[in-house]
Amino acid sequence: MEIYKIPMNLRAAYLSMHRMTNAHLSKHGVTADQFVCLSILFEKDGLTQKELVQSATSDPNTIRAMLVLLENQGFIARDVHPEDGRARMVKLTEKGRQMTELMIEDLGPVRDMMSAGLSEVEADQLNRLLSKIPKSMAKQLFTKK
Amino acid sequence: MEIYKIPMNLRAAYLSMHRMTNAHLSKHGVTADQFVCLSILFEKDGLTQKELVQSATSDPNTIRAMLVLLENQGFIARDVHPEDGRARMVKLTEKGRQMTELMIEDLGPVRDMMSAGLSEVEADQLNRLLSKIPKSMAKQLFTKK
DNA sequence: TATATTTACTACGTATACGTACTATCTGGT
DNA sequence: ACCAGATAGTACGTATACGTAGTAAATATA
Repeated sequence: MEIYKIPMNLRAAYLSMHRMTNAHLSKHGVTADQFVCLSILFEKDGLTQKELVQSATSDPNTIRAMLVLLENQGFIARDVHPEDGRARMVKLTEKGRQMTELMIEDLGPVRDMMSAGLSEVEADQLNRLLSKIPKSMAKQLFTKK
Repeated sequence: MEIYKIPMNLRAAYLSMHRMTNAHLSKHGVTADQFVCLSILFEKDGLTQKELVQSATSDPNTIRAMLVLLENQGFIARDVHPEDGRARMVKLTEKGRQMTELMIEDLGPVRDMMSAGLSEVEADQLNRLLSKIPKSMAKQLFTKK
């Protein structure tokens, strides 16, 4: 059954992408995961940490740790949310925005590698199939409790 | 361009699978990644750490850390390789083999979730597309140095 | 066969992933 | 207005991922 090979192939694909991305970003002093946060904020700036958690498919502790590091580097700022005292509003600094733009450009070769050997149709197919997996997992979470 | 959504979809799929697998395995006292090692050894017992690194798409440090924990739990044994004094031969203990068999059975629901909504043809397709990614990454590693 | 290089693993440090527990704030029902 | 429950974020601990550097054993080469 080929179905049972999905987990290991998914693992291999993710880890190799992650390694390659880290290697390409190291010269900018950020990690692949930090870049995920930055690029989300680049698309839509001014998010709460909770919103970042959802966008990045992560969890509150992990996001916080990354944001603290990004804040120390001066890439983002975390201010108290104007309407909700519990929440933090995360925004790119000017430096953060410029650096993110540079990194996005710099990652062009990695994006090309990712899609090397994939036709447009295959890329769509891959995205469609991949996006089913988190949905199936989420569904199960509800039915379990 | 849908091509540029692949990284985030890959990330979301991998992380959600990983979380779900960890949740299902926690009652056995092992992690999803430790299970990866165990299941590789279940298929082919008596591997060196280097071989495990390759099979698990990991690195020597990570594999070692996991093996130390698995050894402490009595699931595996690491003996010096009979022909290569530098290498370690990793083998499942009887307990490890039995536990792995139990875990494989116990993960049935997670495997079913992974393939929920995927036809046999789609699963093959997904495997085929996923397996291209590590190859593209490896190719680039060679041309870079 | 002496030495240089490669190789398998280990040691250590930083960043992530995430569970559990806790604090501060907000919200809904009374 | 009050208070119980929900929610956003923090604190802390363990396990992974992986870079860099080191050790010991194997291999290549002079």
